[in-house]
Amino acid sequence: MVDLGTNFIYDAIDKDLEEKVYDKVQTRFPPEPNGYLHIGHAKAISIDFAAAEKYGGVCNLRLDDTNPIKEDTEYVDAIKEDIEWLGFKWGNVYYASDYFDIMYKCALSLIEQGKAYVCDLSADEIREYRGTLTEPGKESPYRNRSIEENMDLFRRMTAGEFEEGEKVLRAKIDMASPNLNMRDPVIYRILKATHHRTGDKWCVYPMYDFAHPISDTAEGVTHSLCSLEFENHRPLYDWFLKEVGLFDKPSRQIEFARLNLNYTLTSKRKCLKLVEDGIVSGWDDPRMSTLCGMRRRGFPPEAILDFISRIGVAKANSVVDFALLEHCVRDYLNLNAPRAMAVLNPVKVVIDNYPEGKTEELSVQTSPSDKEVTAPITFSREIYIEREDFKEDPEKKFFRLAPGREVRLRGAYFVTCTSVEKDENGEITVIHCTYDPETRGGNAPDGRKVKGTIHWVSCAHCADAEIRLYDRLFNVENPSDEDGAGDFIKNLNPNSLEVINCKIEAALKNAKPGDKFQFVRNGYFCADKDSTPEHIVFNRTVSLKDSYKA
RNA sequence: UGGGAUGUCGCCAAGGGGUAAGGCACCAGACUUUGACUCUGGCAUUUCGUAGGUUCAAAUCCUGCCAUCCCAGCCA
Repeated sequence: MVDLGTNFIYDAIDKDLEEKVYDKVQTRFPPEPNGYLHIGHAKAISIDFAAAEKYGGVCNLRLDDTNPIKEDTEYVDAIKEDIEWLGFKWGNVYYASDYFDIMYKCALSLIEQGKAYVCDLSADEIREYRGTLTEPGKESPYRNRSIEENMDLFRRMTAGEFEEGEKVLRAKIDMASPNLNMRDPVIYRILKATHHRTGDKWCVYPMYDFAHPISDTAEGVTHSLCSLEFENHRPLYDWFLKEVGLFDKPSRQIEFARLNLNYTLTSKRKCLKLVEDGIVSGWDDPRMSTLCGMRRRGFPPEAILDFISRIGVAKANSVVDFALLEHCVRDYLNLNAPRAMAVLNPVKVVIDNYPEGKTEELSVQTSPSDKEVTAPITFSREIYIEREDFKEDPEKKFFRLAPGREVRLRGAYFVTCTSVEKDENGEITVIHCTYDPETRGGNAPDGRKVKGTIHWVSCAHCADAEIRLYDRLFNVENPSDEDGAGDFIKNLNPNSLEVINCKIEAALKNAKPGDKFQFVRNGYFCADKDSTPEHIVFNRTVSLKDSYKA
């Protein structure tokens, strides 16, 4: 699956196992079903699943649905699809809402112990009473209600007797704690919303900080892995599990640094704006950092997992170079994508000494690894080559086609340029060549060599295709960095999508959405979901590296 | 004049007293029916944020300082 090498999380788990704190390892991936998964989630997913697998335990999928006004089942299906696409298999699918009864019991337990109280302060008042980073907070005037009164009020909250915002249940901890999370945090609020799973059964819903440790421990999670921003919440996480008094094997939270990628955005709010403003075609636009976007772009899940395994797991905030992800994509596709020929920017070549009307079937290597695997392709007198593969006035290091120069047409013949035709603007319209019939297949019996090999398609036998050339969505490494009044939209790369009409070899007409190829000398391409036999569409997943310098 | 965390090559990241792994990127060369891939070599020794200290020996231990990130939702 994914090998995350050695890391501080495994060190901690090893220690827990050695000290018999736990006798197994169980994890969970706990997304809130309120949006699509992105590349950052791929790291969290990998860490959660890999830890379970490494120690022979299970990792469950738990939808963290404690806020009914933000969540929807629509997202649950998308989340499942993306996790499965990555290749992970969860043990069970759970919902935080499965534990609402247990959580409620836990809340009652806290009240009974005098460790939770119903507070009538408004949201604004609670904020004022909380104090600041440097000043302690003030205790709520409702903090010392009797257990009986709290019990009664909380039951009445649950029964729907109060309106949203009127009352909350708070943990009684320490209003002077330097950790703001410990200043009597809200653990239940009134929300008169229909929950996508529990319907109208509840009108009070637990907050994340209360729900998470209880969900984890209730389902047997040993190591609750999450990102660094929850470090400050760990004391609260531990406090609940201890004070609720219902669990003898509390889960342990361990935090790691989340993934940041340069030139990409993962913020839900900002991505939503890209979608809503039509800047991208949707959540699965191939330029998006969502897993569905990357899938559509043609990034193989194996490449994403390879990437995750290479970036490591640590606690230092970092920004990984997008070039590493691209490397992993090329690395995988180089080994797995069949080769094909497509001419993105065609210019016509006429082979004057090739008989008019003649065609022949040539065999061209298509397998990335096995030279014996070939596919037929039709050759004829008129072909297309890339405009960039011809230079009328070439520099010495240019070893493609030029007047008087001989090159190999991949899998076909050696051709030599004899002349060019131009239009009134000086633009080359036709390149005239002669071919050497002795070089069929691409080798000269006299042993002479050519420096360049270029790709081609036959004019009469190729197909037209729409090709979408994608580039990074943003021009700056940190697109969300809003210096001053600017906003992230100004960082958009205006050329992140270029749509061109190309000539592709006939065999490519059969490509199904999702099929991946290397278009020789161009890059890796993936048939888009918009592609039909009548209108073929390919996405450029990533270009090939190019070290040619003029 | 709060608390929590983190600082090792351009970007990630190992290493936790014995004299700086690896990957990406980059540079040079070989090979090549893809200027790709592959291969070879280069790429932290007045160096591990910084200043001191302990030690025969410090990226690793101690002290101070600096920088960055997180926290004042009835979001997760």
